[in-house]
Amino acid sequence: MPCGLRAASGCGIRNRDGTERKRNETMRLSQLVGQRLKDAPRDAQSSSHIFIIRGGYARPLSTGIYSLLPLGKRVVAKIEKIIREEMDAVEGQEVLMPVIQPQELWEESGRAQTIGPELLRFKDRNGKPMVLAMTHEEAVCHLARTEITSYKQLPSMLYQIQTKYRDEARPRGGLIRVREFTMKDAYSFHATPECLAAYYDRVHQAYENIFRRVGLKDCISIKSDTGMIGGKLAHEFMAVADCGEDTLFVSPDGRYKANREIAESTLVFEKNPPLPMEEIQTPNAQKIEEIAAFLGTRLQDSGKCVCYATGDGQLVLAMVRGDLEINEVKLKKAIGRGDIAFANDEQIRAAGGCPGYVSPYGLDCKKIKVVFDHSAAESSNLIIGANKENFHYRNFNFGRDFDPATCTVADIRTVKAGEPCPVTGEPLIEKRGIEVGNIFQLGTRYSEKMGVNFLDQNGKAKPAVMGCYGIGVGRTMAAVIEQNHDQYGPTWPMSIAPYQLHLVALNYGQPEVKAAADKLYADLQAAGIEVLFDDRGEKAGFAFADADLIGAPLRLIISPKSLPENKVEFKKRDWGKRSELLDKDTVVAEMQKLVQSEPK
RNA sequence: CGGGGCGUGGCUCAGUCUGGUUUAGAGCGCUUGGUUCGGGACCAAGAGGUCGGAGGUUCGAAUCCUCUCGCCCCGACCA
Repeated sequence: MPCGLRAASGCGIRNRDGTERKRNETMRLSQLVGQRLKDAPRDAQSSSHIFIIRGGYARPLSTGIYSLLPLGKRVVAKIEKIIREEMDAVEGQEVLMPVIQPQELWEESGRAQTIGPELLRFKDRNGKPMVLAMTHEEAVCHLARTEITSYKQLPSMLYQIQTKYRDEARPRGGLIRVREFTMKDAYSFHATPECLAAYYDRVHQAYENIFRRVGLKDCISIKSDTGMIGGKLAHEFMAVADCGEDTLFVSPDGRYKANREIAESTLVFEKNPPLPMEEIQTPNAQKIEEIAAFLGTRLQDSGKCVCYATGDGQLVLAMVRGDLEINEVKLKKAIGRGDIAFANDEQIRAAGGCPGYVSPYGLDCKKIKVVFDHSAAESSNLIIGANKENFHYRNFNFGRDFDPATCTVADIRTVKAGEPCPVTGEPLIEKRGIEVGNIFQLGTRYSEKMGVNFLDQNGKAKPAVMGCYGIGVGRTMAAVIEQNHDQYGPTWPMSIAPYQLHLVALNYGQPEVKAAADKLYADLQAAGIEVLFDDRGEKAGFAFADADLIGAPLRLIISPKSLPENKVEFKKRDWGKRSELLDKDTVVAEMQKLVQSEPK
């Protein structure tokens, strides 16, 4: 057997039969690095995770850190190409910024302080504090403040496809949530918010193009919470998939769509004439369920109170109707603070509350900030804690029993599937989504702090108005598999398939087959088709199972069965076991047509 | 950071409870030879493991004890 690797002789890596390996656009399966696996690792749960491992697309190196094998790298490269085309179409200019950055840069923006251990920090040999970038706002501002100084240069947009590192508390789901990942991130600079808003819409359209072109069948953009990072408007692009980490609510007609964090509904609360308030004994009944069981009432007859504390010890009591859940994102927004956590028992007692029997009734509003959800404020005759062990009150009525002037009333609850949509009134549908991209109108938050100023027509310095736009590349690959697979493997769209065509030679050992298959392989290559050629001569079942796991959209099978009739078997990946016979002399032209007719 | 689970060849796992026929096994994959050949074939012969690591108990530890590291799942967190 010839040795494939020859040092310094000028010979390239050779195929098993001694022939020279051609360019990477075609490949003999016998030489492809990255085995297909019959069994998935035990820890792989989602379809994308299973097929990425079984198909030989990627391998784990550590928790949430993966190597891409040749097949995976090819898919990612195609996704990146599509992203580049669409970013270039909105006048983006590609750059490359460092992953390793001095921490002092992050102190300028203030994020060195506000971001926790998710930002990986370390020191270089001189003891200088450094960080691994989890995003590049600081770096792009560093560039822009010296390179973009005049209104004549605005608007402009810079983008890159670069590694990010986030020391995630819990990576999960294969490539869905990882610590090291490739992200396309883009940053635009504008003279005015109006200019940003108009450009933002163009990027939104570019994103829709990207996700359609990579083959996501069900990808929706939803308004999202801008978080404590601020900004006016933000959208998340969600690939709908059961394994998604985010919960979405959409109306049946799709006109309303929102992340659970901000979704609203027009649920109407039951209002009855107020009854006199009375104290009742409720031994050992703390949870809403226990109270309802003990008193024989419904969950919604109670009020649910949860105490939080901010980072500096300010206490917050949030109250919703007993059958509903508090939404912490909404609560944070309502109180204007992001640093809240459940209060401990001492903190609750210090504010006059009794753990397990907390309610706003009788508390000193100077010691604790009270936030009522509309559901609690608009319901009547609720059962609430008495701030006394083993006692509750019956018939609490907001307004009569609590002064609205001393508290905040806001939407701080999480909506549930089936509640009426705020736009259409129809029952909301709950879906799961993978966040494959997001876009933000940042405004001047970073440019002010980092001194990204330009001179306007009057020679006056002004902070640039910024937008930022991200896409998770590896996550997008995983999301495409989630939406395009069967029980045997991925069913790649032509646009990002690792190879366009999978050529199988059965009984490759037979000279006639070998000759015909080699010629067909060469002809397909010459026609510019990306071919993966299974030249291993394995049994049919074995070869087909591998082909399914790799998932190329087109498949040709050349074998002693059809060769004498001058035919080649053809099937599309999603045809199941069906196939048809094509004339060998015209098959290359037909394949070329199919490759070109598919959306790129 | 809480709760749960798991670490035995590249992958899936048995053996652990009840320490000793185990010189540590099976299937898949890998190598060699042969027979096969249309949906993961068969026979034969091989290569590959300090049973995650350290310490301890014991005549004897994959198995019991202590500590530690790693990995997975649920939750918290997530510009």
